[in-house]
This record gives sequence, structure tokens and C-alpha cells, in this order.
Amino acid sequence: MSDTLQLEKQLCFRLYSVNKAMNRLYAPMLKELGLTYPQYLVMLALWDKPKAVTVKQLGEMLDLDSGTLSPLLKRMEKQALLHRSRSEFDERSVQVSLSAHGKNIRSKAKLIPAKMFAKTGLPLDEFLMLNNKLDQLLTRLSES
Amino acid sequence: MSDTLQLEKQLCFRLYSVNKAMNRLYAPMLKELGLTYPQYLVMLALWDKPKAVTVKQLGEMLDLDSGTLSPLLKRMEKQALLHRSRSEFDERSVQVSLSAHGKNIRSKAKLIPAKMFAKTGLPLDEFLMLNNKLDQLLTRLSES
DNA sequence: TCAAATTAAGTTGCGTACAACTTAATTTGT
DNA sequence: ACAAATTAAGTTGTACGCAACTTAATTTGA
Repeated sequence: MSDTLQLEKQLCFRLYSVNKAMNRLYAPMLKELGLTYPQYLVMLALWDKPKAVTVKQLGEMLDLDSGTLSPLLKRMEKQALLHRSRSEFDERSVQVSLSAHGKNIRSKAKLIPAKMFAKTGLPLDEFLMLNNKLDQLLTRLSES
Repeated sequence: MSDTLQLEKQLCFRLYSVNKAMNRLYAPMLKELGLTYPQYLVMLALWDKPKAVTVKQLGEMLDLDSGTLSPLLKRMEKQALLHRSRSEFDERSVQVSLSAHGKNIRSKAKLIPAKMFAKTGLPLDEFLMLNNKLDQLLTRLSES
């Protein structure tokens, strides 16, 4: 009767699918900037801060560990999106800062959120509501 | 003032984060069954069907292409979770069917959705509402 | 003070995702 | 009937995520 294992019913499959669909819509827009989605997240984090940020801080902001970030940042440095340098104060940590190119593409990136909002087809209040619900859910899941 | 590029505001970052958080909660439970999350999705699809399913059909159900599915199914066959065989009627297509082991672990898997629902900490009506909203969003995004 | 513990970043290995491509089988349109 | 188009899987190459591990620097505590 009520089979709990049905694919269509599962919240996490919805999240998985929506996440992939989002990614597919972002990909062509980001490609124009020479970015993947995780690289875009790094750029968002850097654009948001006036100063350089450590790899550890980036990891906290994006919830990614060094196993993901180290090669990702290395690729981004090779594309001249950012610089990396050992901290003078603590030789263990690495400072990540925007390159000129990295700063320049910000203006193009500013157009992206509005385009994506339009593609969701959601009225603003529903968009905000959904955002809030997901934020609550994230908090609960992180506590588990 | 209202910077549209702020990480915290973006719906897609929420989806990205929640999706990862979900995955982390699933991982230890699925590890007991010897499954990854995408492998679990394949098993859900197979458990749901009385007969064998083609790779193409699996791809439609899970929204994955053969570039992802072929190696994934090959790994699952090696773990004796399922069988693969060329269709007699159309030699291009491959039939995927459950092995005895694949059928057996279903009973253990049945406990997972309830555990995950508990971990969301959401009341049932909110859980269903969120599920619906994401389903709507998926439809809109797929149309774009 | 100085060995032990902790911390930050990086490396290795595995499993997705997906674009772009190849191969083989089937369908098609004349 | 049969060449051209289409279709289903699979392969190759790139980029995440993350577990487990290594290395080097800093902190700690007896």
C-alpha cells in the first residue's frame, strides 16, 4: 500500500534532482565567465570580502574540505582568477585573493542571479519562503 | 546596499548545501548496505519495478545519461547487486535486473526513509509542502 | 622547554556527473 | 532493398566531493 521506498516520494531525490537542474541552467551562463558552479561559489565568497581569505575560511563558508578546495583553487589560480600565497603570520595557512581578472568578471556575474530567479518562475514571496525553509532544513540536518 | 551576489541569499547555494548535508546523513546508513547514494537511487528504481529495466529507462527515471550510468551499473554488477544483459529483442539495449542479494537488502533499506524524515525534524505537513514546492520548481527549471 | 597534540593545507584514491565522442544495432525513407 | 539517419550503450576526459592519509607549522602542557 504505502511503500516508503518510492522514488517519487522522497525529499532527498527532489533535492538531488533540483540541484542538478539548477546546475544545468547555471553551466552555460558560467561558461561565458570561464567558471564552473563550485568555482562561482568561490568567486562569490571572494567578491563578498574586502580582504584575502584563507583556505580554511573558504572551506567554512562553502562547507568544503581541503581535499576539494586545494585542487579547485589550484585550477582557478592557473586560470588567473585568483592568487594563493602562504600567510606570513602563520605559515600553515594560505591566503586566497582576487586577481585583476577575478575582480573584472564580477560585473558580468551580477546579471546571473536575476536571470536565475526568472527561470525559477516563482513569485518573490514563494522564492523567499522556499529559501527560508531550506535554510531551516540545513540547520536541522547539520545538527543531526 | 542590496548586493544580488551575496552567497547567503542565493537559493541555489541553499539547494547545493542541503543536498550535500542530506548526502552526508545518508552515507553511513547506506554504507551498511554497501551502497552509495546514486547506487541507492538505482536500487529504489529497481525495487519499484516488477520486471527488468533498460539502461535508458533508468536514465529517464533518475535523469542520468549513459556516461554516468554505464560505469555505475558496472560497479554495481561487480558487487553482485544486479545483473546486466543485452536485450534479445533489441541488441542495442541492456536489461538491468535485481540479483538475489539486491532483492535481499530491500528489507533493510525500508528503514531508511523514516530515519531520514526524523532527521529533517520537520512536521509532516511541512515536509510534504517542501517536497511539493521542490517538485514545482523542478518542473519550471526543466522547462527553461 | 620541548615532546605531544593540534591545526592547515595538500595528496591519493574512489565514485559520481556530464560533455563529447565512438560503436553497433535498428529504423527510416525512397 | 538498402543507404542515411537515428538510437542505445559505452568510452574518454575533466571537475567536483569526500574519506583517509601525509607533511609541515604552531600550540599545548607537564
